Amino acid sequence: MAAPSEELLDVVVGLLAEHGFEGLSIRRVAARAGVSIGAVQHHYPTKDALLAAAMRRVDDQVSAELAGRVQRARTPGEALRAVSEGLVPAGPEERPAAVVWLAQVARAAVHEPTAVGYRASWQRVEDALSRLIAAARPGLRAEQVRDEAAVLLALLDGLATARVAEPDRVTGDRARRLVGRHLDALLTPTGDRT
Amino acid sequence: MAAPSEELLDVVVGLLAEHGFEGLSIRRVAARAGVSIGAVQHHYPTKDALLAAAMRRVDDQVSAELAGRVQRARTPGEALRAVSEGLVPAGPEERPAAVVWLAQVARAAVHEPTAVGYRASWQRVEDALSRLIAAARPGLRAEQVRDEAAVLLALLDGLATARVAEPDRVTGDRARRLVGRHLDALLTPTGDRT
DNA sequence: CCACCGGCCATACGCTCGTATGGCTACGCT
DNA sequence: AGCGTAGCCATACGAGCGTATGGCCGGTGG
Repeated sequence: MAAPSEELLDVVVGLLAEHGFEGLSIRRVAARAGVSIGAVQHHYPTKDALLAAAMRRVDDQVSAELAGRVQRARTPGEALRAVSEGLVPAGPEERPAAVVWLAQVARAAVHEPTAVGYRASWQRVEDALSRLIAAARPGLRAEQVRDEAAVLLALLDGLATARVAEPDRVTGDRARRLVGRHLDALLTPTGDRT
Repeated sequence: MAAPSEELLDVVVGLLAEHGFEGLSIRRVAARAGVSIGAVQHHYPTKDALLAAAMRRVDDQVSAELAGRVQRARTPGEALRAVSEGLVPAGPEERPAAVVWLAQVARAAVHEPTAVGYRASWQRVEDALSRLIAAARPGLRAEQVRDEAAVLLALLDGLATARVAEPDRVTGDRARRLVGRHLDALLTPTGDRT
């Protein structure tokens, strides 16, 4: 199953999640994967290539997870809730991806090649959210839809960041509750009841 | 005015904003400040100390800026808007602080000492927002106040991140508009007009 | 049978890093 | 006047880094 080059990427993600960028070196990746330095070089000629591949992998995994949630949902509203919960890490098992994502943003801020991929991926998420919101709230004007999508995305982003860096202030339960209430308001056209 | 040790911190912030953590070294700081390596060591014995001081400095500057905005406001609502706009970087001149803040979060995720300071500082912001919201919306229950503060903070956080990494998707104007509309809704008790 | 090549390894090169050390100058205090 | 100390500098050391190089090993096609 797991091709050797894929296993290397998992090791990169693990190291990144544990020690951040500073703790990532070819040597460490090789050591943890139980292979030689040359093997790493063979699959990824430079460190940048290795990093880019690892980030793309996390990206793909997250995208696939979200797509699956959308597909399993029966209504746009349900899909919106499922996607939102998928974007905010709740348990420890979702932390590595979130930490890597944080590292990626920080890198994107100062490293243009990273920024290009990051922007494309995030734009896709906003588009997807827009489509779901438009479907769930047919009355909304297109511009309002995009704004609501941007607000929701920023909120999820901020909550995810807080979950990673301040797990005590923003617990998994609290994050879920806050997202739920925001979506309640979003999915309920101006003034309504239960 | 500018003590030599303060100028070093400005250099650190500048380097961090330009090239991130990877681009920061004692040698580079010394070179850009026009002093010797030894001078940097004299004021900050280790790289960690230098980094911590630089982050604390950004923290203090941001805190002072926000405190000033609160003090100049005439109503809690006004203060809330002023603080919110202060937390989302609009122009290029606010970018360095925002990039450093992003770097700090990423570091906090994998470096406990950084995380401690980060959490304390962010908790203070949530508390301040809570007080302002409580003052602006006297009817709200305490728990709801805290939730609204957390939501607002996450939103601002997410928008600030987007402003740094995706300045084209989330322009300064758009960010301002989204924050304004969120605050409109927050400051208007359930169902109202104009 | 042999040439080839993908996959991997061991090692080496050159560089940059954080930090340690020791010395020099200028000023304040007694 | 003399001494201590703050401020700064030049240099050195050891470690870790990314990358380059050249060789070995096993399967496959001619």
